[in-house]
Amino acid sequence: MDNTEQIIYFAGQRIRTVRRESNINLRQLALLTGISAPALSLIENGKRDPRLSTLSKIAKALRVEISAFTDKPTEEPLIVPDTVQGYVISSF
Amino acid sequence: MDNTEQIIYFAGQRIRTVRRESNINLRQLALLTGISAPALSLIENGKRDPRLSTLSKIAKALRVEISAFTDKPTEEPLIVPDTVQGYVISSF
DNA sequence: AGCGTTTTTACCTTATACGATAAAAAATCG
DNA sequence: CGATTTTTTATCGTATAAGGTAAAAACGCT
Repeated sequence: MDNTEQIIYFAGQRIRTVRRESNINLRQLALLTGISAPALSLIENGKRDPRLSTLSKIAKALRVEISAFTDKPTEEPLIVPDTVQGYVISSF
Repeated sequence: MDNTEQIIYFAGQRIRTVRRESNINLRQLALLTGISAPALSLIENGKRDPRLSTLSKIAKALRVEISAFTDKPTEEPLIVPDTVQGYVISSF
């Protein structure tokens, strides 16, 4: 599995996850996006390399950013700013 | 200009900006990505609707996340959490 | 202005995304 | 299990992304 396939597969998984969290099925997402249910199925299963416009329609329908499908969540260790509203945290 | 065209146009602008910041030309980016310079030109000018795999190759070559091309920088007014490290800000 | 570089455009070919439809398979639920 | 719903797969037609090449246009630079 090369890098490109990984990206496509990952995006498909993310789309499926977000769609299920929204409690809608493929037929309903098809209606919302104008993308056919068979096409959505292929995309969710990583068997199709969607166009940017296609990702955009799906993201809009599911009310998320495209990055929700593309970027690996960088589990950053909760960076805390050293100042908040002008107060210096470390002084407390 | 419909929504889809806007997304594609915006992504193209972002790609061009990032590429120029990297001080490389289209021919060089073509070599790095395996995407032809004419194709890259069309994408940067918002005249082509690139596939996810294409965006991925460009992002990798330019060493940025795909979201650098897709997400509008949401200039949020610096949201401040009401608690930081267990301290309740409003109590200061 | 003229020269070299970079980008854009055009044309052609191939690959593939996408829609529609239908059928098969899988999942869900009584 | 049987019935219904949901998802997957297959097939076909159309649209378009992408490569290659070459020529034109735009840009830089001295």
